[in-house]
Amino acid sequence: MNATTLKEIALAHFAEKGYDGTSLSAIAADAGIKKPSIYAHFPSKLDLFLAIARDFKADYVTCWREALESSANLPPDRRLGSCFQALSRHYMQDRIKMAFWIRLWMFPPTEIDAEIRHELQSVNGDYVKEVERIFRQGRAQEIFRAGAATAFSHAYFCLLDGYLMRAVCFADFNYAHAGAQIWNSFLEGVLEQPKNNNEVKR
Amino acid sequence: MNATTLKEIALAHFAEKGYDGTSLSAIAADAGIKKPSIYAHFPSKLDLFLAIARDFKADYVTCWREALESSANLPPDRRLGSCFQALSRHYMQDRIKMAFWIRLWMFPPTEIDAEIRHELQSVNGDYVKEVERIFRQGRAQEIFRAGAATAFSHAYFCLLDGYLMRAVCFADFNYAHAGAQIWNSFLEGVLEQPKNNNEVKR
DNA sequence: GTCTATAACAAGATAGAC
DNA sequence: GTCTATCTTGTTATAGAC
Repeated sequence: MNATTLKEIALAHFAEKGYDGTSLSAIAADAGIKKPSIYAHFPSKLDLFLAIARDFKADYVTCWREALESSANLPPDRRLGSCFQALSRHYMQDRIKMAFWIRLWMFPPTEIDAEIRHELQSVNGDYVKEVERIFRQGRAQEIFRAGAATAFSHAYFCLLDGYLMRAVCFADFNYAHAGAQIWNSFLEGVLEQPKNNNEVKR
Repeated sequence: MNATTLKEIALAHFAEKGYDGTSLSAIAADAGIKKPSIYAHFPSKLDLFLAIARDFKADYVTCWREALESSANLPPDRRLGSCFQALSRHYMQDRIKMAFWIRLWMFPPTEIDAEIRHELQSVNGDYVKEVERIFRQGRAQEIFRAGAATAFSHAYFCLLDGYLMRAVCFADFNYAHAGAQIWNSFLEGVLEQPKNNNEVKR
């Protein structure tokens, strides 16, 4: 047994039952060792959780950076769609990953609530600003309509977070399959628009 | 002390610390009584939680019913906007209410996970269908553009849930203030559209 | 690193006096 | 309805043998 596989096992428990609902004995049992043996790898339960949380934060940053880099040459609208798809695929591929992330994001252990929340919000805030920048860029090219880029960016994250959140708790609808349509409803809107091929700009 | 005020006090604890993170002694201390006195009002901790959960489910149903009834005479697009606003205002007025609702929705106590999740999903599913019906109605009137009404409805709930979720954990952005713009970005989309006043349909 | 044993404590819940 | 006292169980964490 090593720290890495122990983190993987603990992750599943934290994701499904939450920090308070998870006991070290349950993790130990799952790992095939006894409870005190965990302390050979992590000084405390909270440290075990924090180690996983740090991995997740790094993973989130990596996912966004890769999504932004690999789409750097696309036009703004397609770039935002590409990032939306990259992020949602990344998290939706693994229910445990997704559940842990949302728990960490929304309801961190009360012992570390303030610190961890501040950290994650700061990281997310960076990407909100980045998306906002892309909206502004697209507006300059007249790809996006007039409107507050800040609000567009927040709407973008509302849709993304809501999409992932619902995907994780609704088994009865195939959100993965509907991803493109959901993204499109945001991009193009739901209102009927006058179609005039003479004046179509793109 | 009575059951109602006890539920109110317990609600605050469950909302902030979760079911497992909340102890009956903490609730009792807050209520100015001793722990065993709680058992004079509720047979168990889980029953106390369930009583609150039932209230919340009823509150959710009431909120949607009122939103749908009071907007029954509006055209489909404005009706959906009205419901979006009614629901988000209802939950955003009270952070505790919002936090408890999301916790109940996404991470119910493991002891009752299956049952309560099924119940809530069933109720929400009814409104997903109702919104879908409104989308279809609006499509028939050519207010909405062609597209799967089912996907539109799910996108609607993704945006609504994501909006509420982010509003509850992001203090640094005034989501309440940006509600109309966020709704509008979904309704009209973010893409620039050709504007031809000769062919505008509405 | 892993174990047994145990400390130290907090949890939910119950009995019975008032 | 509220209390004191207690029961039972489960928790994190530590000490020390191997």
